Amino acid sequence: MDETDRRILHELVRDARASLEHLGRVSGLAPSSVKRRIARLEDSGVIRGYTVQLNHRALGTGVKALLAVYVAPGTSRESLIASLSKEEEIVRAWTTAGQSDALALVHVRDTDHLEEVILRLQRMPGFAHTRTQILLTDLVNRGG
Amino acid sequence: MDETDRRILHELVRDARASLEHLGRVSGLAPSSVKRRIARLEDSGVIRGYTVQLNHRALGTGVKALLAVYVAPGTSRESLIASLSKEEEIVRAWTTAGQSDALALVHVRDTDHLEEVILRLQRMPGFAHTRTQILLTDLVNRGG
DNA sequence: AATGAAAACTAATCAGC
DNA sequence: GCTGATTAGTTTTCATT
Repeated sequence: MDETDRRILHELVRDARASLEHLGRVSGLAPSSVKRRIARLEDSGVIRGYTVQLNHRALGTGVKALLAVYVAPGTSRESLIASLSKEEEIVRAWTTAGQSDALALVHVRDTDHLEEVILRLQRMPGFAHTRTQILLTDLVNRGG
Repeated sequence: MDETDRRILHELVRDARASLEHLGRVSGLAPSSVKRRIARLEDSGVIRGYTVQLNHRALGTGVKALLAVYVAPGTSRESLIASLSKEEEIVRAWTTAGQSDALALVHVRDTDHLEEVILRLQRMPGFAHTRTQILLTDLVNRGG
């Protein structure tokens, strides 16, 4: 991991479909050298994958919320993962240290849809309660 | 936006570098037809871009936290955006309706680095205080 | 709106530096 | 570890359906 790798990664964050030639111009390498570095970054796990950034509003799921999840004592991480992964509205989730046990970022169509997701979670075994925070404007979005 | 578009998008979420030929096999179209649909999805704003998914632990910024930000009355969204965008540790931020005024997802090296970011935020004009929640395990990650 | 064929471009491989 | 040449594969365009 040197400055050249970082330049390649920075450019791939901006555009994951950039050609090796373009990445070569940006990083000062020949395309074949860029390819080898990318292969190394993929093999070492620094690059986890390539994805498309969607406009959820245009897709009809423009309402975002962060659900703080409180679980019953003794609930395993495995059952948490299993429960949360099942909900396709949950696009991101973490266990946490702090005010709640887990956080789940959800994308829904509207508040009715949000309520439906919350009720589904609350019915799951091991879930004590949830606290909802609606996300309004996107201020910063750097992949994260 | 029909079922074919959704299949193409689903595949691009999984792998933004999938070839038109592969996307054609998945969606049942010829590569040139896939190309046209993708162009339409890009032009209409459904596809915002293509990015690489990084392993932040491998990059040395393996500590994640969610900062609940409370601002002083009268602080504009513009100054919030300006302040938060400046911090490269902030990878995602939203204004919110609920317990806090904004949420910021940060990626830092360690807890010292986290404290540094928090102190930097608290020194900014218009920031009242922050509440920190450390994110432990990634349970779900579907782009979001 | 989709197709297949042609042309242009890009990726992948590898011998040599 | 990088490069340039070669080959294989992919994207792009467009006339046709």
